[in-house]
Amino acid sequence: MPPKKKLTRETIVNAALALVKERGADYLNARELAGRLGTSTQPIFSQFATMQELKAAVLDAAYECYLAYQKEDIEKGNYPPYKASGMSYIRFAGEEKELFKLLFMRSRRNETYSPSEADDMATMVAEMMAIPLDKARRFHLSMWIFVHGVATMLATDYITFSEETVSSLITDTFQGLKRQYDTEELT
Amino acid sequence: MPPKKKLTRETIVNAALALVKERGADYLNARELAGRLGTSTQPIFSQFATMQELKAAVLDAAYECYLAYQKEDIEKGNYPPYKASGMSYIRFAGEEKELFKLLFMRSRRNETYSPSEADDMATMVAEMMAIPLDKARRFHLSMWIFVHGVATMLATDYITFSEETVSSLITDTFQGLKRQYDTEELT
DNA sequence: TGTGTATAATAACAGGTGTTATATAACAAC
DNA sequence: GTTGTTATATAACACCTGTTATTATACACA
Repeated sequence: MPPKKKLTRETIVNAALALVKERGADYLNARELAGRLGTSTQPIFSQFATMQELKAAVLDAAYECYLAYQKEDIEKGNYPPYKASGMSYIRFAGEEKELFKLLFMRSRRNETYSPSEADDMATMVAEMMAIPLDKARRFHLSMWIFVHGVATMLATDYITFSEETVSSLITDTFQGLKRQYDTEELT
Repeated sequence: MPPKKKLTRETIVNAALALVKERGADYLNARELAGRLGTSTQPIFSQFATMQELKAAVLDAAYECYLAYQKEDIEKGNYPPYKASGMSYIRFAGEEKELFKLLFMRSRRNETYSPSEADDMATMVAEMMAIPLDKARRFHLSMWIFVHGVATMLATDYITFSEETVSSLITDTFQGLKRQYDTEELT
């Protein structure tokens, strides 16, 4: 009875994600997206009640993209798992600047922060370095801050690093903090 | 002959800066600003040819605000100068989140980066720690990244730190990196 | 006390948004 | 084929921008 649907939710979200990747989240709007899809804006609003709903779906898709980076880099095994996680975060920031800004440089006021993930990492660190969990937490927090610092600089073109530079910066910081927390009693 | 000007450039920029502080740069527009000034939008456009010109003036004012933070914290002498500079950057990020985002979390593509300031700091570090300038550069880069990481997290409400926590995080990282670069030959 | 002029207030224009009303057309069932 | 349903295209609405014409007005000077 009806003509077949031109667009699925997935098609729309994919096009929206591509748009955000190329031009940034600020440029995502109904007409721009419709033009890219070669349709009017109607199909978009038949799949999503509001643009806000679509943007939420795009945010999820962006996060999936980030998880794919994590998966790939950890499986690749170029670095030990803990370092690979940080290197992957940084690679994502450099290669998908707009998605990184959307996911990790947004204001998070009134957003619930779940420390469980960071705590898993801290546990991993405690075992890896054979140090107590409270030290591991502080160590991981510092490393996380450092990695986030590099990533945000890359995402905003504040500065450019080669992968080798990043790798050695992280290694130096890792080793330095390790020394610091290993000998903490002495200071 | 004419009625006296209601608004000077300074008055307008101050109101615009206050608006940006409270609501963020995205909310700065002619009508909102005029409402805050208790006038129509005309006086704004008699002082500034375009909103873009006004926004440039607001950016300068925001930077002045940042410099005032630096000046105050360095003169206060609560920390040694090098650390004070980083602590001040972080305090600014926490207390003036919107201005920090505007100044230091913007995309900088095609903006000339002047490494002179960072190099001055590296020289300071080289003298302070009595290490060669190339090591001092790497050390300072790492510290800068770390400080920037903390600051961006605070500005986006990614996480909250007390000043004491920040201070000890920075000290630990400073000491750790110091150890690292002092004994670099051995690794 | 008038008067001219710079200034501001009002209102309008030209885009650009999200969203929706209306009209058109495709397609499956008869 | 005809028909009914429904997705799409078209066009419009309402709102928000920057910006500008037009009108009104305050005030130093004559």
